[in-house]
Amino acid sequence: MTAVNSSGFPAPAGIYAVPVVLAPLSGRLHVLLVRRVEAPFAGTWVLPGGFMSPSERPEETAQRKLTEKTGVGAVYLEQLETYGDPERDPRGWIPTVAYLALIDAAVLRADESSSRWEPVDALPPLGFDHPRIVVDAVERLRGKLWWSNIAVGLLPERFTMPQARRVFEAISGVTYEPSNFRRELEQSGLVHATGTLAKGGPGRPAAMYEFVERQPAWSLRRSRPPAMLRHRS
Amino acid sequence: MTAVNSSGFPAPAGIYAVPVVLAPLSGRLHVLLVRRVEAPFAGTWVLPGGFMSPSERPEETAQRKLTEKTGVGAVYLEQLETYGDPERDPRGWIPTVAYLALIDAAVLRADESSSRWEPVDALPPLGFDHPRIVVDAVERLRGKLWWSNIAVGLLPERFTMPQARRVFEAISGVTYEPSNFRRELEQSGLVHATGTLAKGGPGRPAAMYEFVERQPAWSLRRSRPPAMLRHRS
DNA sequence: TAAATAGTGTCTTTAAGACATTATCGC
DNA sequence: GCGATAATGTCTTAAAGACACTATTTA
Repeated sequence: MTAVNSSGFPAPAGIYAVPVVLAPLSGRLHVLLVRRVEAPFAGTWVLPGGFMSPSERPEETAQRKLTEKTGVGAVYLEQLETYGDPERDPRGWIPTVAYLALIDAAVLRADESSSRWEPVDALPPLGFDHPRIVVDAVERLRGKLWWSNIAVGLLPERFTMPQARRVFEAISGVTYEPSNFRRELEQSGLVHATGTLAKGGPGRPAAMYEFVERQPAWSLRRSRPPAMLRHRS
Repeated sequence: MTAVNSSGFPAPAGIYAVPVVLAPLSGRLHVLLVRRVEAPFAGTWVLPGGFMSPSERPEETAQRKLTEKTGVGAVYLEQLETYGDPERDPRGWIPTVAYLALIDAAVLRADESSSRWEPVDALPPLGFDHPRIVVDAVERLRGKLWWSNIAVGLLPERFTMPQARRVFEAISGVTYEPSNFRRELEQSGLVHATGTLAKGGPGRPAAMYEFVERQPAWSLRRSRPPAMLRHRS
């Protein structure tokens, strides 16, 4: 597949938008895959995606493709990187813009035969350069987890501390000490208690929290380069 | 300008690569601008850049454009983001991939009439959506300064602590306490002393340091999410 | 030997790690 | 009341902040 622009120069045959949809499922971080029907890589698992159109902003394309595949909109959508190596797509020169897309695990619709959630630490073989894209997405999520409110995409609007802890544990792959987890998340300034309690199960009811800001924001904690001078000229 | 691919679908008229070249000059962070000669925005300052070709990897295009404008290769080149809004370029559908490019201030060649260094906190009016791209680049640099070896791109191969401090100060816009600056940079694990001394000026000669790793790497310091459980099941 | 610059040591303050303890639910 | 779960308090340890001080050069 080739393209030429009106000035006679070679143009990309198209631009692909690829949402990397991550969600914690049963304690592990999973990614949404679809089975590819056409060549190349027919029959293998790949990330969902589709061609951008000139009338859409790139995030809109990513959002649309995501909704087509999952039935839900992403709570959090962030551009990851653009992959444009000449040989990455056998069909021709087709750069791909990857997006990190996070959705609350609670709103996922049931699996279908054409799409599947797979744990990111045990992926099946993927077509194109998609294994690398998944790795980049997971790295971005893990890297920002404690330094931003990126988890807003993975938790319901109101949540409890133990619930948040389990999500953080699924993403980072470690087990946190509950009281320290609580202290750190509170000190981050990203969440605040709503005053209500989660009732239902056994045990003391947990307090409900919510994110102060649902737009992308940075944590206040431990972002401390060396101190500035104070009492000197 | 329009393009159509061999399947009959609209294709981007091209993809632009735009290096955002940053360097500390006389204590302030500057960005390299060029004067645009053709419409649109003829006569106004813009970021350097050019069309990608199907035979190049995107970073190669950015690197090539950078070399054409400055005569030097970037020490550090990192993809920033892709800007693809339909209306961002009056010429047509031309997504732009921006790159953060850092070069050692010492290797810059002299200014020319067609290109100029401007301080990032007092920019002239820029064409296209380039003001936003500069803001994004500066934010990326500032954000990674203390958490990665990104400064490898802004310092000569061997440098002194005061030299590094002045560069860090130019980027972050704050003044560091020298002994704490030294302690933090050493504890980061990113640099190590070479054993040699910088001679010349007045005052005690400074020890020379170099980066342990010149490839992108993360700092060891203070990247501490809450502790894991240890003595429990 | 004075001015200038670089480097070391250390006391104080703040944040994180590691629990023990207390609180509140359903059964 | 008992098991289960959530929340609080606190002692210990480690890191950062704020300096005072020492060291080594050139003029």
